[in-house]
Amino acid sequence: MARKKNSSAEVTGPRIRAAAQELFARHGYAAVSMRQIAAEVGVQAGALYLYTPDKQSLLFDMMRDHLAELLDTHAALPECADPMAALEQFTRFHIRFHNARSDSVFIAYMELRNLERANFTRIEAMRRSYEARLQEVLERGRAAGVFDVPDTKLAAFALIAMLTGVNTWFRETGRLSLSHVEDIYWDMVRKSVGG
Amino acid sequence: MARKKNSSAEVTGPRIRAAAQELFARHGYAAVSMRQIAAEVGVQAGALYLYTPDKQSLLFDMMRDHLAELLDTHAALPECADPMAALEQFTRFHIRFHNARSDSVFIAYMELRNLERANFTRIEAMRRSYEARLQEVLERGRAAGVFDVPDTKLAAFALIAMLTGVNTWFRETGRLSLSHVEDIYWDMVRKSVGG
DNA sequence: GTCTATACCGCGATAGAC
DNA sequence: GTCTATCGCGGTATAGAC
Repeated sequence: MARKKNSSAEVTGPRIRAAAQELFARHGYAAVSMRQIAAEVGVQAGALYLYTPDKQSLLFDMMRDHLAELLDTHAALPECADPMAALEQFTRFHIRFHNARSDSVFIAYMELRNLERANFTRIEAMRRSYEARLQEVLERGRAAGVFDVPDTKLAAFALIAMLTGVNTWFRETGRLSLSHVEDIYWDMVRKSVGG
Repeated sequence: MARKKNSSAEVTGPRIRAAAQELFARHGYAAVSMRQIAAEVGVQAGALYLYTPDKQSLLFDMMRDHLAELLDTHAALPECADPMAALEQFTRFHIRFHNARSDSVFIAYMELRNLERANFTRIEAMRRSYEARLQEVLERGRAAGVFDVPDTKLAAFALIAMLTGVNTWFRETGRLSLSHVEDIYWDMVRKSVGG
């Protein structure tokens, strides 16, 4: 146990990241100023530079952390020997994980253009790695004769786009619960791969 | 026949809109300056205001024109009495239309946040109107007992997200032709609605 | 660790000459 | 119809006091 801290040090950094995330999601990276972020946190603009080298790092770090958590959380799921069970697990996991982090997801998809080249390359690699995991499930199912999929790469793209789309319209207060939505989407996913 | 024009009048306006569209698609509305647009066209920044009242109108007009063309072109397609034929027609139309206008599509999805409220409302109404047309096809198919779809509204959202996703990865120079891609997606769409 | 003050730049938009 | 010049503002980022 080290000495008691005055709170500000450990608290301000996360608060800045949270404010930046919310503002980037709502207005877009390019439209948000460092002054706005500072005002949200209750500090002066200059003070932000004690916690981040620049605005670009704020964006890159939140995208990297989001994708790292996505990959880690997915990797921690129980193994499914049955391809059909694995596909259902992926479908439900994807919807739930993304719905619970709509700001991060929105930023990760919309702000790719605003990453500097080197940062973009790293983020893209993480995204492709996630897509590859779905593709592997489809590949296994096809090899086992359970799925009828002409092109597993395209099918993975198509399914991920479909599932991520839930984020654009789903609201907790709407007529359907998330688990009901999961059921409906899983029904479509299952049928679409000929299962 | 009116008097011969000096070319600049009729030509500069469209060139400005084209340059704005390309730059907005590439860098995002908020990140593009009027000076950049002017430089692309080869005029001074001040000259843009002879052709548009402001930057916001540049964005709104291109989104409105894009969606108007989408609705008009779709409405001009031949009627399909058979719901299955109608769904195939929608699928192939959507992929082809959107692939041919990737800049406009990108802007119409990514820059909604940058529309002023009144403009946003008008654009949203047009987008919903397009979604409703797919929903009607699904409704007809379900009524005829051809489709097995638990919720036609969700299915319409899911299918449009899936089809629009083609734009994020398809390249003319890739391993698959667009008509091959259409075939693969139509196969998934058809199966997903239980046809 | 946060502040004020500020450097330096580029923004959208307008005015008025030509 | 396009130009130059400019207004007023706000951008990112830094310097130096406390």
